[in-house]
Amino acid sequence: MKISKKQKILDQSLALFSAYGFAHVSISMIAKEAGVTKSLIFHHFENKNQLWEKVKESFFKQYAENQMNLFESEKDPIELIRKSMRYYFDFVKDNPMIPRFFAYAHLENDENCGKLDQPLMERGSQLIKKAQAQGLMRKDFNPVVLVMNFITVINQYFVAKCHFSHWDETIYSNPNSFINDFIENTIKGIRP
Amino acid sequence: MKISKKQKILDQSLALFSAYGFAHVSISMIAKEAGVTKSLIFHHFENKNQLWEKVKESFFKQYAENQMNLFESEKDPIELIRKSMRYYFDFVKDNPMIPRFFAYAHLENDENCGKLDQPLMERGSQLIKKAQAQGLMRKDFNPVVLVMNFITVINQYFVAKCHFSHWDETIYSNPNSFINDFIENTIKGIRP
DNA sequence: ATGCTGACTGACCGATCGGTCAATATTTGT
DNA sequence: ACAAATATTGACCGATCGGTCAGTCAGCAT
Repeated sequence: MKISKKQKILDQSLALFSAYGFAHVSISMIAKEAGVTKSLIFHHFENKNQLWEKVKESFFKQYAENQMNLFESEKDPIELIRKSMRYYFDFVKDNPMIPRFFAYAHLENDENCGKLDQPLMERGSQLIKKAQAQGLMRKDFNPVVLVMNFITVINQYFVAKCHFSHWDETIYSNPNSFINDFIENTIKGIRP
Repeated sequence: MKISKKQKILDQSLALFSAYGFAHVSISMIAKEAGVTKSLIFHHFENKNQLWEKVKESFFKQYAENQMNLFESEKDPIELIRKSMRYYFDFVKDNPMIPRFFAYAHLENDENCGKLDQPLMERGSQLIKKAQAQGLMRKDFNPVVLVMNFITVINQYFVAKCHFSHWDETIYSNPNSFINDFIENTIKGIRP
């Protein structure tokens, strides 16, 4: 099974974009790394912006699919939140380029990056609201705050290692302890 | 008292870099905004990279001066945490370039940014540990996780507006409601 | 007044940027 | 077997990039 050149372009684009950001990465750079000509990139993708969007789409699809499945497979809402946080942590741990990609997207004011996971957010928010109505969680907080909280913390845990490791090295030498503390604090915070 | 052209270059560089990022900002753009010629920028600074470093340097120096009194005097530790989070939120709200600069520094794996606020962290951690010992907070979590949590969320609230506003516009149209929800979730999460 | 220095300028440079296009190689459907 | 479609290439474009350079000019010490 060999990888198509189009896929190679996508792969290298992700690697380079998440390493240096959109503006710092040139098409020729991607071409060189992917072992193709610059022209081929413009054959497969309309322009640099569209390439960026396609890269985003392609890696996000695999996460969204699994997360959606998780939503439907777990009945207990509290356990669902717990599992979602852990799943996202593991996903990012295995794909550390992704939070970097998003971080660059935010700094470069990418307006589209929120649209991508909005459906996912919508569903998550729905489930939390239901749990709130059932009295399983406190009713007096916006569900978006909860989701935004854990996405943000997990992303930054990986992106800002150079910062937080100065605060306490153990949160990186023992990542399980970190994510456990975070998850339990969060869960306890939303209990009635 | 008039501002020197060199200072104008630094000021405009700071504004432009934090708005658009290093790569998106050209020297000509800075020159135009600062009302000087491109050549003058190269007269005062070796090259674009050195300009960036100098901007960062002066910015972080200012930050370090202002963040020292972030932990106010307050007897009740729970109330202290509450106040500190709100204070940091307001601080960043008034200085939205701060989280952006840190975000850039993180992506560049700048080792210095962790040392900057390490004293701050140290003090916060100490206060939390005391509260834990007094039985006012649960003992089974690492204080650093708590501080890292709220610093991260507040920073990203401002940096990733383009992302999260797609999830729910109200967290930006009503920032108080957002930070209240977050603070209460956090406080409830650490209670015994 | 002369000479020196640092601030400042405009013209200019090679390199690289994103992107186009015509031509060629390769795969695919019939 | 052949034509249509798709993949791939290299030569090329105007614009802009970071950066250089020779030189002007004002202020200041001697």
